[in-house]
Amino acid sequence: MGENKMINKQGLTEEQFLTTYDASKYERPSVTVDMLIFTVTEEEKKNYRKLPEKVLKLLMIKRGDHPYMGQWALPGGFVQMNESLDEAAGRELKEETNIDDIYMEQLYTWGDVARDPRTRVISASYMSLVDSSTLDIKASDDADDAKWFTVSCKLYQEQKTVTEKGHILQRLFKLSLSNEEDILSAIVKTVKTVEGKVTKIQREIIESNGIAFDHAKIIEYGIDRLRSKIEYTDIAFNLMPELFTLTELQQVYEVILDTELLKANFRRKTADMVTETNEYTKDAGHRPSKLFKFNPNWTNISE
Amino acid sequence: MGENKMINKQGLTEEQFLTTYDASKYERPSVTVDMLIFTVTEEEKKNYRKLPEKVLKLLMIKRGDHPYMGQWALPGGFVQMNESLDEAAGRELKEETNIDDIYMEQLYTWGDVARDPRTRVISASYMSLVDSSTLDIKASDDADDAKWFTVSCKLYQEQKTVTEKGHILQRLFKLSLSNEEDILSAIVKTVKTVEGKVTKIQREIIESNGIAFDHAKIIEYGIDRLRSKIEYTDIAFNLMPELFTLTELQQVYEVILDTELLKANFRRKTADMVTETNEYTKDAGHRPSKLFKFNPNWTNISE
DNA sequence: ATAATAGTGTCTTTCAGACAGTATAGT
DNA sequence: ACTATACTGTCTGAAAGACACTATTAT
Repeated sequence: MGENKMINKQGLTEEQFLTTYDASKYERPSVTVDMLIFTVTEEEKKNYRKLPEKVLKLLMIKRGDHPYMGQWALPGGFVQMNESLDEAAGRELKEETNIDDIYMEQLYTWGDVARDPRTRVISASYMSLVDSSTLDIKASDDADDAKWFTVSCKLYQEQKTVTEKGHILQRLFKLSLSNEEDILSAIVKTVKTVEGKVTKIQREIIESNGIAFDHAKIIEYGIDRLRSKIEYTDIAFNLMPELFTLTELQQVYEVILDTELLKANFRRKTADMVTETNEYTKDAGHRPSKLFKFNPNWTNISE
Repeated sequence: MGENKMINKQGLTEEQFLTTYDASKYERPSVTVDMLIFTVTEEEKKNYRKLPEKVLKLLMIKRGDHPYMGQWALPGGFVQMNESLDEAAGRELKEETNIDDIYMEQLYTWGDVARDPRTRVISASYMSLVDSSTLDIKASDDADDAKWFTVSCKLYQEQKTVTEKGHILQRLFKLSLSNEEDILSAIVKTVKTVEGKVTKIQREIIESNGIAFDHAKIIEYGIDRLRSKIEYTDIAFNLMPELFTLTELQQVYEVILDTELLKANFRRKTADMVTETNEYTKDAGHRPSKLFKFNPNWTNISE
């Protein structure tokens, strides 16, 4: 910042101002980070020939105390005074999964007044993508009740209303989280209002079963971001092991986008992002396939 | 949230827990919002035939107190305990421009530990786009020193280094803000590190002349977002008056993207977003042009 | 042999980019 | 008549989508 010798209205230099500054004058909110930690795993093979299906998983933590005791929440916690937001997110990630140095992206900061019944809490959400093969199994039997849930988020109702000056687009998403023991669900409504030139998007939780706080909204937002970013970036590779087949890569795209893709077209589109190796899969009940790795010299055309 | 009759380890029900909860146990950061308020205005006509040039403007405020006294900062302020982040951003926008109901989008939340010398401050940045023809002129002669600056942000150095496991892409952007009285500038470095599968992007201020705090970084980020979103959304129309010619619309795209576009192609791409009217411009030194308005029934293919 | 997947070739349609051309008010 | 802009038509090549075809292993 450099030295500033100016004198303000109270006759103070910058140095004097800063030493007398009383930060406790105003009431302040608490700030937390909430982590969306995604991974993709394989279900059991159904028969010796078929490939295992892939599923998208999200890490959730069972709340052991009020509020929302017994419900499931996103991993996260308070931001300490001596750590940046990114550092807080990285710390939470490390605590839950024991992994450093993984893909992490800030999503959105949630600041409604009453989103936490304890006190005013503003929460910065982050999304992280983890390769399930590097995951420490301990993570899921930790002291706290952290568990992976299979996630799905499906649009099940869409309504367009034309108004005098524009239109209203309302969508209902059904969010489902499940594992062997628990089934959680929520309905999140997104409303896009176009009036004249001004467009607004709002998100609202209609129903939340077993998901704490406003976390259903955060999860829906995160899945939306994941779906759009997978189309034009290389983030999907954060979910892949070192070596993978193109079919595995395609399955990851399919499970995230929740659609089927055509093989030939998929391979054309991803061709520049991967490098082939000389290795092949073995002992599949069918033709072996070539293993690929990420091409770290790939650069997005748009950059 | 509903009633929760569970009892926690301290033997408290949810209701008891909440009434005894002491939010002041932990030290908390201050939270602010910072507003990037953009508009596009016209320069003087150079001759009776030529169309006026368009320029991108950003609203800045001269700091009247420490820290960074005398430098220019983004409009913004502390988030009150009884208002949401969006409400705080809307309030600041209204205070500075006297406009409600305008396009506003949350950008990113900045949380470095030492970004404010007074105390720990976490800041949520928002971007707003304003049609300059509706702007209250009073806004710029307000009690506080709010002024519109012409903004430009140009990439002037790019460096790619190949490493063992990937590459590093470093870019230097020259940010320039100017009006009749002041010239501000900054150099912002963005570094994209690709190592194996993991990609990280960092932003750093190399030099900042007259721009307070880390606001140069926020401005660069906002312009980047504006440039990418103008390509696939309708946000540009927030910068337009009710009626406009297609050339004016094109000029807005050109000044934001900092490139020249081909007329025929531009018209093809924007055709579905606009509706023609029966009105025409008058008294131009050349062929009059048809006036268009935004088509509020346009929906993005990707939604 | 067969089931299931691996992998390739190519047709069509769509769209972005480039460029050349015609049209028209105001001085 | 001339200038600057308004507006349109069309060629090209790249990419997205759809589909059909061949290849190869473990059982």
